[in-house]
Amino acid sequence: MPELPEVEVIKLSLQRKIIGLTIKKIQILSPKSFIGNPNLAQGQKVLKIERKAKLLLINLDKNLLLFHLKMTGQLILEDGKRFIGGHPTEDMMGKMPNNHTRVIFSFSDGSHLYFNDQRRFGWVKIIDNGKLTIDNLGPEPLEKEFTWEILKNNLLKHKSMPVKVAIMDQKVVSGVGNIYSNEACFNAGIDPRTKISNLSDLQFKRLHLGVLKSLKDGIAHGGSTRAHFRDPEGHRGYFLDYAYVYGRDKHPCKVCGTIIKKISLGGRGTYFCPQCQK
DNA sequence: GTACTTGTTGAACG
DNA sequence: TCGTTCAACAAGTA
Repeated sequence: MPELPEVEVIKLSLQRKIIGLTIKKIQILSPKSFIGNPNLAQGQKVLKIERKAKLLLINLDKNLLLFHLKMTGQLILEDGKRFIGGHPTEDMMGKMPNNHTRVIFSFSDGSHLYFNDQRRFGWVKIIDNGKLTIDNLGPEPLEKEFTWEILKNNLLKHKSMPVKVAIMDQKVVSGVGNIYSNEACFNAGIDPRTKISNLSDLQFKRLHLGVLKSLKDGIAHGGSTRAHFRDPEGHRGYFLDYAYVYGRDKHPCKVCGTIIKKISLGGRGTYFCPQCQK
């Protein structure tokens, strides 16, 4: 599923492709997937594309289009020959729209942007410019505002929580979900069950670097995944190929060979290496 | 039929 | 009010 790195990769692709184009028409195939009045966007130009946490923002003249891909959302741009998207599956190679297409954006130059979402968890929203209020998001991990001291400070609001759960709080650091919080704990060499109050400064520093490494790895691999999305073999394993622990229970640790364990923390699957993470 | 998966929201707890 | 846990959400897989 798309997490922060995938959304970042999609943002970079779209920036190269649709800035300056005018929206001709928005077709809604699944009413639940679109919030607001799609007619508002008609005739407006794409000015700017941003990402906040896992949200993708497309700035128009007067309005703002917000996308959340959740688990299975894809954004696919078809400009005659190429597709650009996220969460690659075989059906991306077929014709658009397909039976998972929820919303179609048509541009003035004849290209189309397809919002596909197999499980319909994701959504598109249209709001007035300047009406976006994000008051429940912590620092962007890829900006320089994200320091280990800030991370420590924010985590200390959850003294009794296991570190793996606390780091998924969007107010602590925005955009880190289950996969990357598992990977970040591994990178930091910290047992995901460790309570925040028991972490040393050294561990906070390692955690900070661990979060960054997991996200940067993700962006690097998200990019390479995208380049290979035409390979039908690639669609299922694209996260697990590079993950150290996520989804690898009962498999040997890539570093020390110890069998990866899976437990449940905060109601989510939690994976760790009992040897590397103390 | 059951258990489990995703991020976010909101309810309900002490 | 705050920290925390948990159910709900849609729809699929094993």
